[in-house]
Amino acid sequence: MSSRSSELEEKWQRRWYSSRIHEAEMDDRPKFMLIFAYPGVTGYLHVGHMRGYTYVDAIARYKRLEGFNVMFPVGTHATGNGAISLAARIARKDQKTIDYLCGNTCPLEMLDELKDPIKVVEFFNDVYVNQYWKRFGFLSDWRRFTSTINKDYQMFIRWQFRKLMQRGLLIQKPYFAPACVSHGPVAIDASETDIQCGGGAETVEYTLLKFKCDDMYLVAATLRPETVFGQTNFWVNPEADYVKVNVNGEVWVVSEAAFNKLTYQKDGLERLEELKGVDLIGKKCVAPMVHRDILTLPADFCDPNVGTGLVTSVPSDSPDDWISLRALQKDDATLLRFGLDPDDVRAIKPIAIIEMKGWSSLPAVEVTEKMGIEAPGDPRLEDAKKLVYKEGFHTGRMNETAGQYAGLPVMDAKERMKQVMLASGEADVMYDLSETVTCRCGEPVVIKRVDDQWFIDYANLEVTEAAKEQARSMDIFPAEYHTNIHAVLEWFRERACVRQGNWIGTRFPFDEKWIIEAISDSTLYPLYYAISKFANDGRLKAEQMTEEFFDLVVLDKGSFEKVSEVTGVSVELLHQIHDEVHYWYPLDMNLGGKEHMTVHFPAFLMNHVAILPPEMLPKGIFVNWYIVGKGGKISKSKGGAQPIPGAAEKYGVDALRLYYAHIASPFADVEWDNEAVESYTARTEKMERTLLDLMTLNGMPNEVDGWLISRMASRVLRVRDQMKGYDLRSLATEIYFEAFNDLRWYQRRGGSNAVTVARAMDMLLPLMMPITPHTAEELWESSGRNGMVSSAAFPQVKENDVDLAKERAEEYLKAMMNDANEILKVTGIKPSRIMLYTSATWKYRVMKMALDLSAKNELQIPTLTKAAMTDQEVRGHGKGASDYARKLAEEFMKRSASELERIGQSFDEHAFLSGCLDFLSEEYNCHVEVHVAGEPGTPDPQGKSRQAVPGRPAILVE
RNA sequence: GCGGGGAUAGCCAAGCUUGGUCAACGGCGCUAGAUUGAGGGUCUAGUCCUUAGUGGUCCAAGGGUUCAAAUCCCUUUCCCCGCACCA
Repeated sequence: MSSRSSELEEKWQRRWYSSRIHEAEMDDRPKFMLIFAYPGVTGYLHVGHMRGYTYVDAIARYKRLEGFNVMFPVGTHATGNGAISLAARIARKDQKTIDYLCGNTCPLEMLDELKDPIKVVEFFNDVYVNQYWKRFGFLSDWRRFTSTINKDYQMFIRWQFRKLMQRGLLIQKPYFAPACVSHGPVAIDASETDIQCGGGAETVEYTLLKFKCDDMYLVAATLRPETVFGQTNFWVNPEADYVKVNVNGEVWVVSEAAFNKLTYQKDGLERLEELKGVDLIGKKCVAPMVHRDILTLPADFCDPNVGTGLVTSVPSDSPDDWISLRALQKDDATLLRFGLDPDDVRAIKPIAIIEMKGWSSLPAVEVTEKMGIEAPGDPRLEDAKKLVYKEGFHTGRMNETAGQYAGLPVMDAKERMKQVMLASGEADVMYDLSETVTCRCGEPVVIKRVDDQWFIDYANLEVTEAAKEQARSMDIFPAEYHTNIHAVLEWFRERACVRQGNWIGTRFPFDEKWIIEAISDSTLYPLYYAISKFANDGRLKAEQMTEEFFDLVVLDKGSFEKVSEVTGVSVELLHQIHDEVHYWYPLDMNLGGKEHMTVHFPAFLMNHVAILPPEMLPKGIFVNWYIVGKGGKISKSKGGAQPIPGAAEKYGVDALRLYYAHIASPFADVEWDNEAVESYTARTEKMERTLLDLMTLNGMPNEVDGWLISRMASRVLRVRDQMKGYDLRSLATEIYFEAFNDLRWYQRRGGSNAVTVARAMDMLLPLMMPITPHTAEELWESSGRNGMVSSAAFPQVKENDVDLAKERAEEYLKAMMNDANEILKVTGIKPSRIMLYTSATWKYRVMKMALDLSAKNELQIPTLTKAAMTDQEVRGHGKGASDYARKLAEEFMKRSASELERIGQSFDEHAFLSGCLDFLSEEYNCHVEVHVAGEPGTPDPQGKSRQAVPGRPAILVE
């Protein structure tokens, strides 16, 4: 089957592309422009990635049905180091990389070429377009394809940055960034493209506390500057090597390792003499902020590689400090060895400084007791520290020892006290990595100060406000993100936008040593798709895309003649480009994965708002979640990572497209599951078979024809409604499941009319086109329709197509059959005769009374009973009548008005069932008859007919 | 830490914005019957309990609002995700 589907896919793709229906040109229709956030060129993609891309193509196709002139361009994002590192791995003949490439679709003889990163990008651009997007039948305008390392694209980015500068949004200030000591800037991320290990590391900011000690400062590093009021002593590792450093005239003492790190962060450091830790023990030093003399004591837990290798001791709140202090106080031998006065040391007591809900005033003491930690070096100290720190940070408040900071929450006091100590010169700052990071070259990665780092000022109030304002009026899906994006924009701050080092991308126009970083060159780019076509077909040269050029075609600044003169682009072409830009923009929809919510989407919005006029601002954002492998990421070993072309071959493209559209809400992760995908292959085939089958029918119309038309028409209207929110899943449910069931039922009920089937197909096939375009085209063609369904219009529905009475009647029949099945199941009878009794006429009268009373808001048990009993015909039925009235009143009083309206729409049940007798006899393979309950002479051997009520016939099986 | 999302029947997964048509779409799995030379596939029915059908209990747990709650409110427990020089 799959080879057949591959053939069909190829056939229709060839037709679409050769008839050029995918190419977007201006005309007088309303336009709709949508993109997916282009993927980074980092290697082969897997089936999970196609989810979002497929949504975009399906939405694009749906918008075509609605009569929009749709622009759906694609591109790739090649900025960064992905291609470089891949090329490097190929160059050094890394076997894993070679297996990976050749195991996919890379021919062996390509490898040599791929040592060049640019070739890597070109290679994957081709893979993405031809093996993924065209393979899936996307109606994208391929002529507009662009990639971020293209010369012309880069001209656009340089222009964008000029505009940001003119808007005052580029700022320069020092920055502390990870860098290899020999290679310069590197990226630390979990995928570890730049580095060998340490992908999980974070940059941490230590506060350096300076303790005056003789003519030098002992410098401790802490993450908890707010605890200075609880300092009781100072820790030195007696075994470690320390070094005296001249820092702008002050003499600091730090570990050898810390000195190395500081050299990347501070200027003018001068290394003086070395010291042994042991030499620093037993001294007095002055604690910052509190200005108390405290004693320097030995502690093994001071790691010279962490912070400065010197630690201030706060035994009240630091489990390490408390345990070490207590151990030392009991350890006469050590006290003696370091010549410490035991009385002095034993006099040290923790000082309570922070109040925490549910904790004693000395949390470090409490937590170590609870956990039974006795000795320094206990691995559980790490947990104890985390626990106390976390609790303290959130629930803690400074107590009265904190003087002017008393009563402040810890999280506020921390920052305030740090700032005060920095201002007074008692403290400084040092950055470090939370774990060891090693560069690909083997050298360590450190935090390095960059003095002239450029940032985009996303904290800018005016732009932030404008972006928030714009977001309010946009279509943003899911709705939660529409709400949340305001907080994200608020939280968005300056972002380093250029970098140096091993990186491909666009040169920063104001200083060519910088290369624009990967997020920053992909924010305004959708606009460029309106222009890329002209660069791609050679009519426009990259060097002609000057600032004046973009100012003119995008911002309407300057004159066509003048720009033509300067750039050599003809006035006509300038007009054409200008008009295209303004025809296609604004962007109607930008779709991207959930990872973009806190980075790309806010940056995308801010850049648009900062640079473009209001009428060109984006109108929609759609966020999609992922397809994941079992237990998280898709991985080769677990079977989800199959290459896209392979999956297309195996399951069929339409089945995959239906799978993406229907398997779950776009706003939830989905576990890839081969069986689930197979079921969509089966579903696609069943749908096709059923429709082909129906097309062969050529019988007379009967009572179900109107029903089928009504069902189809109702579904078309519902789809139109649901697709206002781009709800592809509902579309899939309506068409591939609900309408499918309707078609089945139509056949089962004896429907066989060619005219009816043709009308149903007119409604269904166009709505199949967005999700399963190849199947829809094939059916469109084999049913003799003209042209291609991909260019068809939205199905016409006439007002009287929908006939709710017919729909209700069939529902009634199905419900009756359910009841009958239930009885047959429970009794185990194999029926020889089935008797149906529709409700006695007087019950309809009572129901009418109940509805009337309810409409007047007067429905009560007594009012209905009374009304019923004043009616001559009803009254004749005595107790049965009053019982029914009471039951009905009880039930109706619980119902809403709309429900009652639905219930109240009765039809001639007897006539309807009479028309169904042949069908029913066939279904149950026995004689079936229908009677009206209570009519004289009605055969009713078991008295079942009394149970019949309006809408629910009584049933007797024999 | 900051921010966000979730918990629905054997499994996956809709519904929750706008309470009532919800015993709760759909799919998978399972059971039975039909079809087929077996198998597979396809079709039909069933798949919480109960029952000659209009009954009961249910949507993480507990409480509340309401004539009415999977849906609204509160509390608790447990899971997951994103977070800037990574795309």
